[in-house]
Amino acid sequence: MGRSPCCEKAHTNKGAWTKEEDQRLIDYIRVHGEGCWRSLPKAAGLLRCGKSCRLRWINYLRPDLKRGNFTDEEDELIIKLHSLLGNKWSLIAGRLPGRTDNEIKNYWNTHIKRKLMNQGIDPQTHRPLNEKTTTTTTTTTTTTTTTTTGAVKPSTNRVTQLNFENASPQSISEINLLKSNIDFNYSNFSPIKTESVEENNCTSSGMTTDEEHHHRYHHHQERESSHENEEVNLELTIALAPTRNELTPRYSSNTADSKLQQQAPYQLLEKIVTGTVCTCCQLGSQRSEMCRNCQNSNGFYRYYYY
DNA sequence: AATCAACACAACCGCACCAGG
DNA sequence: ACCTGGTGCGGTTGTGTTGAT
Repeated sequence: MGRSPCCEKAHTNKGAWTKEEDQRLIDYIRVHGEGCWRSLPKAAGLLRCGKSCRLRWINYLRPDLKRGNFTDEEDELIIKLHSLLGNKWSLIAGRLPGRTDNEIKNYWNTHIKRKLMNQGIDPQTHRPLNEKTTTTTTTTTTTTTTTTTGAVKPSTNRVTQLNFENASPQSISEINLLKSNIDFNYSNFSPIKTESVEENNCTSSGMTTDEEHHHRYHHHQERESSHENEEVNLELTIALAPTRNELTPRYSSNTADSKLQQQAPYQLLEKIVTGTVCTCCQLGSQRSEMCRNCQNSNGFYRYYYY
C-alpha cells in the first residue's frame, strides 16, 4: 500500500508564489509559529502543498535570511565545508547563518563549481582534475574501509572520505570540535519546532527570540544528555567521535575548546585543514594523544585543500 | 529590435528518516 | 515488528533575466 500524497494535488497552486500568498504565509506563521506544515495551507487559507509552504518560508520568507551576494569568506567556507561534508547542503548551511541549503546548493552549482573547474580542481573530489589514481581512507562509525579507487562520491555515499597528512595531536580535538560544532549549528539553524508548538498542537509559541535561542540551546543539551555514553554519529566521520567529556565544555567556561568554539568558522577550518592527525587516531583507536605507531610520520594521509 | 543561449535561482519531486501508534 | 504521517534533504526542473549576436 502506497503512502498518501502530501497534499491534494488537484486543488493546489504550483509555480511562483504571489505577494498575497507570501503575505498569508507570513501572517500565519507570525501568529502560529512554524511547524505542522501539512495542515498549515488549509489553516492559512492557501491553496498550496505543505511542503511548498515550508520551502517558501525557509528559503525565501524567513526574516533572518541574509540577502545579497556571497562574500569571499563565505565562498571559501563553502568550499572547505564541501570538501569535508560533500553535498550535505543543510549541514553546510548550518555554518553560514542567514543562508539556506537551497541557496548554497544553487550557488555551488552556478558559481563555485565553475570556479574550481577553472582552477583545474574537481569540484566533487577537490583534487586536481588530471589526478588519476589515489589512495583514500574511508571511515564510518562502524566500519573502516581502505580503497584504492580514488572515486569519491560524497553526494551518494553516506560517508565522507578524507585524507590527512602531517596532523598534529591537538587537531584531533579540533576536528571533533568541528563535528560537534556543525551538529550544534545544524540544530540551531534547522527549523526546529518549539516545544510549545508541539505541545499546543500548532498554536503560537509565544516565545521571544531570546527565549527561543535559550530553548534551542536547552533542547540541544537535552539531546546531548540523551546521547550520554553514546558516540555522536554525525555521519561526518572526520575523526574519532567525541566523548561526553569532550562535548560538555563547549558551551561554558574559558577552556581552550570553548575559545576555539568562538573562533570564526573559517578560522577553525583553516586550523583543521592545515593540521595533522595520525591514521590510527583518525580511525578512533586513540584519543587526544598520538599513538606510538604514528610518531614517525609513516601512514599519514594528506587532506587536500587548495 | 528580435532572437537565442547562457545563466541564476525559485520551486518541485521523490526518497529517507524518525516518532508515534 | 510493522505501518503511517510528518518532516527534511538532495537532485532536478522550470522560468525569468541578462547578454551576445
